[in-house]
Amino acid sequence: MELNDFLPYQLSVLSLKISKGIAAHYQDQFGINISEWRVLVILYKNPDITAKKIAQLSEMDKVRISRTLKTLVEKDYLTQQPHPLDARAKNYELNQRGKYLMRAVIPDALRYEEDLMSQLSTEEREQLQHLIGKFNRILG
Amino acid sequence: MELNDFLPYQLSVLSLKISKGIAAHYQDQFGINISEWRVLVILYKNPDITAKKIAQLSEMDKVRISRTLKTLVEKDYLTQQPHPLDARAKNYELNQRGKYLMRAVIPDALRYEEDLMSQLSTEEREQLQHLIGKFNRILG
DNA sequence: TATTAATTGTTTCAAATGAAACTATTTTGT
DNA sequence: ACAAAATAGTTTCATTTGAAACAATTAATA
Repeated sequence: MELNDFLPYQLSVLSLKISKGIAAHYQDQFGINISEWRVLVILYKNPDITAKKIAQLSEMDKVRISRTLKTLVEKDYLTQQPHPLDARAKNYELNQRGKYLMRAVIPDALRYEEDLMSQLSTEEREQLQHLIGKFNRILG
Repeated sequence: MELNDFLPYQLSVLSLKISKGIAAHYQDQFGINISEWRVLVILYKNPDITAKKIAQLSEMDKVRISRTLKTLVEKDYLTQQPHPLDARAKNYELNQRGKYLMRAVIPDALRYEEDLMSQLSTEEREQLQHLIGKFNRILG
């Protein structure tokens, strides 16, 4: 077996290649970074949730979530509200500007992915989805 | 739109999951981090190459390569030699300690991969290799 | 109820990162 | 040949990162 074929290495190189392009694009186009993008997407799908919940959904660190939320509030894309049952927590929600931003960003993201995926056959796309699912089950 | 379906996101989560486990293991077991591991593998397969070449092969930043090479020389795993045709560049090579380290690290890495891959069928393994190759061709 | 443990989220600190500036050398173009 | 541009690698500096410590609050238990 060749070390060039070492799977974790190949995967990380591939993933890095893909993220780099995306990060630059979002920064240029919308002035948001990858952390912000992820939090925004989660809040678009799950209005009125806490930082803890966002951390769970995104698989991101709680420190990073805390900072990202602070930035997004400062950039005026989110509103903060006290949590009704827990004074330690806050509920976050996209405001009008946030929703407007997402209605621009999401089609853009999907177009990027479609450009990439259109170069795979239907069969290859299915295989890819299957393999990602399988790895996630294996790795817990 | 589901964040969880967005391919670049899935790939980066997957790749991060795999790397984190490996990183901790290598740090504990051999005292090397992921950058060092990558550079070592490249030098194992490609003796006597320059920092630039390593950067190309690894898709890592030239600053990071420069620092990693410096560390590996300090840890006495590599030798540096002037490049015969270009006084700006240096050639790097594993020394005896470096080769010895790699002869310990590589079986360990392969065992890790084998544990992972053994959970895939032959067909799934072939699909995985095919897809990684295809993405690399698409992304250049 | 009082005390301890657990939790939510923030801040601190040290390490990792990479863009930009830099040095030294080589290549290109006239 | 010579000046300008490009390249290899390093250093500087500002940003990003997350572990650990922290404050505030809630839950658990005696």
